Amino acid sequence: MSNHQSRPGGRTARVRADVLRAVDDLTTEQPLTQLTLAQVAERSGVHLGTLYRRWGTLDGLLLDAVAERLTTGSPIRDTGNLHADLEDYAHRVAEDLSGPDGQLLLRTLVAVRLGTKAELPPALTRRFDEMQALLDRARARGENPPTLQQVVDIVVAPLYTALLFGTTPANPATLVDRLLKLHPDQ
Amino acid sequence: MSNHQSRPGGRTARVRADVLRAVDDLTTEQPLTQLTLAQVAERSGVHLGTLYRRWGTLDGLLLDAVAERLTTGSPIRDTGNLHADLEDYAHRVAEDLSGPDGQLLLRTLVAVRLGTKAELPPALTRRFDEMQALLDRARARGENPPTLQQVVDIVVAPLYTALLFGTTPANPATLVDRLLKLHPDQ
DNA sequence: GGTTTGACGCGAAGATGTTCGCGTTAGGCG
DNA sequence: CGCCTAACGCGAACATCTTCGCGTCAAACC
Repeated sequence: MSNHQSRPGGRTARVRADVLRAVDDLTTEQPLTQLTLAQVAERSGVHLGTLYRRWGTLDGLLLDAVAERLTTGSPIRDTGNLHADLEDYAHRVAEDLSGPDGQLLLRTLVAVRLGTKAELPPALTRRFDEMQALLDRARARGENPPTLQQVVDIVVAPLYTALLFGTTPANPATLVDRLLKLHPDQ
Repeated sequence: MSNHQSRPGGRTARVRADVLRAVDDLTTEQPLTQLTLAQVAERSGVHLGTLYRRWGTLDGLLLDAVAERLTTGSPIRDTGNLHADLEDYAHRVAEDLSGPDGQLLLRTLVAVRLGTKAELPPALTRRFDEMQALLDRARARGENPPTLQQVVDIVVAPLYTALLFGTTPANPATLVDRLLKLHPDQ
């Protein structure tokens, strides 16, 4: 007996790629609020029914698109210099949030948190895991790094709320300095 | 010639009150995602067409509901002790975000930021203004208070991201201590 | 290659969401 | 009190969103 439970290759993968590319194109051409599944269907050449079957809702599809983009983006650096790595990370987050991906991420995050599913997008937990690993390695080197929650609260959170409130975000370097000033090595 | 441009009293006010009460009830009974204008119409006894006429969209109605709730809430204290006032404020924000109001606020904020309107809910800007006045008075007393952006970044932002990521928020007192430690009086 | 079957295309049906015109009610004002 | 008209009730028309069944195609395994 063969295990014929899923079939991720070939045409399925091609359809997914077409759809995600259509989402990418459409989100750069127009405001996110007027994006519909019907538009994605027409642009991608994939039938509307297929979109409902595979992704269920527009938010589900957008979540997949964001996860894909952020995952394919370059991972967190680990150069051995905690200060430099944190600045690099903060810069990356600030960049991600300032672009169209920021709006996308915010929208899907809220949709997920307010919906039935309580889970974060895989791409986000992956980033947090990478950051945790970075901090662990710093500790292994004998440094006294901050906790993950401190990094999130002091460096990441202000970047998100700037997007939420429409204010200009603080400089990433300033945020990292603030974090390390609160939590000096040794 | 009379000025017959608006008519805010009497029945109009009653309808608005009925509708907002229905929103309050429904948001505590079920997840926010499955709330519809049709539900609000049925519960409040106000015709569906009226809801579309006055509020346009569900998000518009929710925005009004949030503004009403946050405005009727007690204002920021100003006891003359900056530390105590900040803690009181932080506590209040944490409370607001933890309940059903938090989801409501988050959803409307995202809707506003992603929609055509670029303006924040008046209730929020009002809170920020009150906080700014608090800081100004502290400065007038001869203290050296942090800036509004620092208060938002260090105290408010982590409370919002905790809701966004589904993590347990940091203690409000801890956040205020962190702010004042970074920015000692004199 | 041949067989199995998961995923897709297709279009129609069903469910929801949104707008509109018209008659009625009641607030504001003289 | 009586006029004017903004705001509402009403329901039908319109638009959009979502689901469903069926036939076809091609990926996965032999």
